[in-house]
Amino acid sequence: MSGARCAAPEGEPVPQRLLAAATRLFAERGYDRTSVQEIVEAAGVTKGALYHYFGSKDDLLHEVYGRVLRLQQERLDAFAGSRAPVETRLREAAADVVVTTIENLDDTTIFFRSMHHLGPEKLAQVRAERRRYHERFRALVEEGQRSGVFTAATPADLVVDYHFGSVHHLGAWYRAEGRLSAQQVAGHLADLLMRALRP
Amino acid sequence: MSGARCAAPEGEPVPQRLLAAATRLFAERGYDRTSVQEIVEAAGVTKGALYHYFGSKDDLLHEVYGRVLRLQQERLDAFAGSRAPVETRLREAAADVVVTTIENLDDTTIFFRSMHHLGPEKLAQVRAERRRYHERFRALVEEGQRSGVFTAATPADLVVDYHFGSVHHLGAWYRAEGRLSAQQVAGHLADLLMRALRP
Amino acid sequence: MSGARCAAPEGEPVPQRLLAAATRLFAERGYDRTSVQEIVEAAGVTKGALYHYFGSKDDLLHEVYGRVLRLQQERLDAFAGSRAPVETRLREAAADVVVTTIENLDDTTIFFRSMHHLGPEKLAQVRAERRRYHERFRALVEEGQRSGVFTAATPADLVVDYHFGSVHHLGAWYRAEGRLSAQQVAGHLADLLMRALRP
Amino acid sequence: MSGARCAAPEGEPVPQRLLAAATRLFAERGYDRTSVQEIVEAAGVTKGALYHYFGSKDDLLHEVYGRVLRLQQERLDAFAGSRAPVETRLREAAADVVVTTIENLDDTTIFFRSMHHLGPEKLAQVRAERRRYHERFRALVEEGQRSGVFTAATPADLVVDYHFGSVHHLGAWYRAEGRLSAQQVAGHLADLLMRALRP
DNA sequence: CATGAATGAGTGTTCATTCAT
DNA sequence: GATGAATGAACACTCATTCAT
Repeated sequence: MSGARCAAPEGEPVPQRLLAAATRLFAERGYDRTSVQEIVEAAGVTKGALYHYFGSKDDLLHEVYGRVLRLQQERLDAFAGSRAPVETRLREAAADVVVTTIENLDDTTIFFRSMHHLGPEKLAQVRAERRRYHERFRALVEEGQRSGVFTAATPADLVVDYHFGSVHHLGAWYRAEGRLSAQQVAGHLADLLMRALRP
Repeated sequence: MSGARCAAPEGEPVPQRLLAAATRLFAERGYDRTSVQEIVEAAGVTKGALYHYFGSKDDLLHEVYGRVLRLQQERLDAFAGSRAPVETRLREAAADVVVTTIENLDDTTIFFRSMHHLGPEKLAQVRAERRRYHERFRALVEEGQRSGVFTAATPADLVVDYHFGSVHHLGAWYRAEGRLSAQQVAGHLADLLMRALRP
Repeated sequence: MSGARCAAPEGEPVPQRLLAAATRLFAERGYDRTSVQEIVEAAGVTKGALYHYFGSKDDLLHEVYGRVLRLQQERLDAFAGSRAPVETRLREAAADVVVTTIENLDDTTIFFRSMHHLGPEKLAQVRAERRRYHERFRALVEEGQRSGVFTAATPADLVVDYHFGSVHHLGAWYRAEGRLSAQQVAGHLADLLMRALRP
Repeated sequence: MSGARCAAPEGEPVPQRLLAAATRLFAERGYDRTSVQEIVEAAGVTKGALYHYFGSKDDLLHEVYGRVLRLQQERLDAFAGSRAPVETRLREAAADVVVTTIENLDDTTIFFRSMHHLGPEKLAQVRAERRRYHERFRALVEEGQRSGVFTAATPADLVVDYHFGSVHHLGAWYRAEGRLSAQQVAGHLADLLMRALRP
C-alpha cells in the first residue's frame, strides 16, 4: 500500500507534490482540461489535502507563476547588475532568459497559455510583476541606445517585445530531444537580438 | 423585437453572426471560458441554430482558423512571388504579416492561444497548413542566405521562429488605441528582422 | 444525382420508403436511438415530407404495429375458421404465428421492445387489438379443452401466454443464417405446445 | 425538510436509494424515458451524488442486471445440484425461475426490455453470464433426454428458449393483485414444460 | 407538396468546492 | 491535519417539431 507506487514520491512534502503534479498536468493538457481530481490522484493525496494547502485551483496556477517570475527576476537582476559593458549584460540576460525558459518549459508554457484563467486580482499582481521584469530589461536596451552602442531606430519597448515574443514562442516548437541544445538556441536568439541592435 | 438591440445586426446571415460573436468572445475570455450559451445570446439566435450550421463548438474555432490561415497564405504568396530582390520580398512579407495580424487581432489571438482545444484531426490539419506557411517564409530566408545578402550565422528556421514569435505576441501588448499604428509597428519589426539578417 | 444511390429505391412511394427505413432503423438500434433525421436520410427525403405523411415520430411506430397486427389477425382468422379438427386448427395457427413472426422479425422485435413509447391512446388501441388476437387464440384452446382433446389442467390464458412468450422471444435468439429454418422452428414450437396440451 | 416526503426513506444508504429509485422508474417507463433528474429526485439526492457512486446512467442498469443474474444463478445451482431424479430437478428449477422472476418483476422486466441500452463491453459481460445460465438449464434437459425420461423430439435449446420465453413474458401480463399467486403460475408453467417433455 | 432553417426544452455528465467527521 | 460524500450550477450537445417560403 505504501512505498513508491505513484509518480510523486511520498518523501517530499505534500504541497510540493501537489504543485509538481499540477504543473505537469497543466502543461500536458491545459488548465481547464485538468481536474482537481486528477491532480490529487497524481500527487497521491485527497481533495481535502489540496484545499488545506491551497485556497482554490487557480491558486495552484498562481504558485506556478510565482515560481517562474521569481526565478527570472532574480537571474535578470544578477546579469543586469554586473559591471560588464551594456552589450555584454544585455546579451547575457537575453541568452539566459532563453535557457531558463527552456529548462522550465512546463512552467513557462502554462504561463503564457493559461494566464487568463486567473481571477482579476491575481492577474493584476502577475501582470505587475511581469511589467517590472520587462522594464528592467528595457532599461538595458535604453542604456545602450543612449550610449550609442545600440541603434535607436526602434523604440526600446518594441525591441523588448520582439525578443520576449520569441521567448514565449519557445514552448510551441522547442523539443528537448531536438537538434539544438538550450544553450545553442539561446546563443542564436541572443545573436539575432544583438545584430538587430547594431547601429 | 426588431432594432439594434443586440451586438450582431439582424441583417447579416446567421452563420456569419455566430462566427463574429464567437470570435469576439473567444478573444476576450478564451475558448473554454466562453459557453455556447453566451455565443448564441451574443449572436441573437438559439442553440439549435448554432448546431444547425456548425457541428460542434470547436468547429467554430476551426472556422476562425481557416479564415486567418487562408488570408495569410494568400498574402504571403503574393509577396513571395513578386520579382523584387529577395531582401525586398522578405521585408514586405515580414511587415505584411504584422499588419494583417493586427488587423485581425481577435482571430490571431485565438489562434495562438486556443489551438490545443481542437480535436486531433482538425489540429493536424491546421498544423499542416501552418507548417506550409512557415516553410514558404523560411524559403525566402534561405534564398537570401545562399545569395549572401543575409547572414547564414543563424539557421533559417530559428530566424523564422524568432520573427513569428514576435508576431504571435502582438495580441499580448498591441492596442489599437495606442501610440503606434499597425504600419508603424510592422515597419519596426521588419527593420529588426532585416538588421538581424545583415551579414 | 438521381438513380439508385440510396437504400430506398426512388420508385416506391414516399410513405412506404419512410416506413421501411423506420422499421429497419428501429429494429437495429431501438426507437429512441433512432432520430427523425436518420430516418429521412435513409429514406432519401426531407423532414418536411415525413411530417406531411405522418403526424409524429410515434405515428411511424404505430404504423409498424398496425401492419403486423393486421397480418397476424388475418392469418389467425384463416386458420381458426377452417373446418379441420380443433387440434389441427390450433397446431397450424401456433406454427403459423411463428413463421410470420420470423418472416417479419424486424417488425415484431420492435413491437415487443418499443410498445411503451406509444402515447396513451395509441397504446390503448394497440393493446385492444392485441387482446382480441389473444382471445381468438384462447378460444381455440378452450374449445379443445371442452371437447376433451386438450387437458384442462392449465387455464387456457396461461397456455396462450406460454406460447406467445416464446414467440415474442424469437427476436432474442433466432438468426436467419442459423441451423433451423423458420418452418422447422415453427414445427418444433407447435409440437411442444400440442404435447403440453395432451390430456 | 425531514419526514417521509419522498419515496426513498432517508434511513437507507444513498447508493441503495438510487438503485431502488432507478429500478422502479426503469420498470415503469423504460430506461430511456427515465431521466437522471427523475431518478435523483425520486431518491431524494442530487445528480452529483449519483455520479459519485455510479459512473454513468447505464451503470445503474448494469447493477440491476448483476443483482438478478446473481440471484438466478445461485438458485439454479441449488436446484440443479440436488440428488433428486432429473425430472424433479428440472421441474423445481423451472418453477423457481418463475417465482423469483415474479418476486423481482421490476428487475426482470427491465432486464429483458432494456438490455440493448448497455454499452458494448457491459453487454458482452451480461450476455456471457446469461449464456452460462441457459447452458446450465439446457444440461438438465439433455440429461433427461439421454436417460429417456424426456422426449428427444425437440432439440434441448429450443425447449429452453420456449420456457424462458414465457418467463420473460411474465412482466407483460402478470399482476400481483391478479387471480393467481406466483406459486400457482409457477406450478402451471412447470406443468406445461413437463408435459411437453413427456416421451 | 415539399423544404430546411430555426426553435427551445431537454439530455447525460463534469467539477470546483464545502463540511461533518 | 485530513477525509470523501455530497452539492449545485454549469456544460456541450440533441432532437422532435414548426412554419415561412
